[in-house]
Amino acid sequence: MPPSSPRGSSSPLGTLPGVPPVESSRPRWVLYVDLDAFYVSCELRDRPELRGKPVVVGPPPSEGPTRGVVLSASYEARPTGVRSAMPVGVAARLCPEAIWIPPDFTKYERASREVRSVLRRHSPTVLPFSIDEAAVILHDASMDEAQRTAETIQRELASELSLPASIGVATSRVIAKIATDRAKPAGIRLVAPDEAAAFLAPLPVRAIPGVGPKTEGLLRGLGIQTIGDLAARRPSELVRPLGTFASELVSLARGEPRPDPDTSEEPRSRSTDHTFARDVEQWEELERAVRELAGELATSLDHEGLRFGTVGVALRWADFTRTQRSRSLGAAREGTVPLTEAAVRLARELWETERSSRRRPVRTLSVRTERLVPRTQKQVFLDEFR
DNA sequence: TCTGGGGTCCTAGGACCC
DNA sequence: TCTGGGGTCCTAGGACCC
Repeated sequence: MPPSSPRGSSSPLGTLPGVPPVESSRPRWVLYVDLDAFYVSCELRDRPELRGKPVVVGPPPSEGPTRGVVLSASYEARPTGVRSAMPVGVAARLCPEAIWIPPDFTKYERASREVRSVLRRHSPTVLPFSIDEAAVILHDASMDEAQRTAETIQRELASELSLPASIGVATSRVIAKIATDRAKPAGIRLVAPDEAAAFLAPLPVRAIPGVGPKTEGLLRGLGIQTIGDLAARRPSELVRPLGTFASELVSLARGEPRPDPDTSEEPRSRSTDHTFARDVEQWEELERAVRELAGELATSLDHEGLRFGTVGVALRWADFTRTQRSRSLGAAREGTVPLTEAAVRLARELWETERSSRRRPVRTLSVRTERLVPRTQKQVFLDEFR
């Protein structure tokens, strides 16, 4: 596919939900809170004797060969080059003295809830974006009030929860997020509205959320390296390579980001993956794994009270390429049986097509559900109209 | 050095309907 | 007899984020 539009149109530059337009000269402020080295910080609460040491959360390399990656590295480990998402073997070589801690997501989820409850003291509008990021919206506040609130939040998170955080403060979500990245670790960076363009100009385009390696490469090909370069262009010049993302980018670069889009409260999809310790060459082994994953996913959807309208299966092959197949079930279904039956059928189809083209064994299996609807929501069947 | 697991959003072509 | 344009749904693939 030609990379005509590597990133879509709305991405992170959009409107905040639940925020009424305010007829006030005092702007709405966004405090973008990002917890520093979050998983590591959670572990250090339980093991304070490790503070100041190179700590890495991830599957310990001492427990044998693993296909895992680093989930979080302490700031003491980072000078060696260790980063999130880096293969464990690489990290172990870069930082042999690292202290490895296996991840405990239950612990991190609990800490994340504690953080959100602190944030809610300061505004009724707290928007969680991930386990370690959330935006606090201050309606009708002065710049000084926004700055002071950020300082208070940072102090409370540190003293009550022992969790260091960086906070970016701006009148739009995307600028607040970019400011947060510049504030790390443990800093606060406020960007006044009339300062936004000057703050952004020297930064690389990659600092913009939604601009990854592909888009960065495209822009470099056009002679655009910094956000300031971007601001000097006409959106029409960029529409062909970037699609509708172009005008969003240029508005942001000029310090006038578009209003933030509504973010939906309901989950759009649920999935579960498994990377095999050794690539799978037998259908029977793959089928067992499909049944197991589908069963786990059905159980977790059941706990969430969700039904599914589409089932999908994806296979990652030994060469790291990926193929996927999905199918609509018509009406939403629930339970292990329909999910497992559909998933096994799709997996078999993928397996067969790839076998006939003599493809490689399977590295990773994913089972996913889409078009989710709450169980309480009544399903409307076509039959009811006849 | 060899790449996890969980998500979101967008594009594009084809089917199908009006 | 030959032709239109718009809309929605489905499916596959891709970029990106934490």
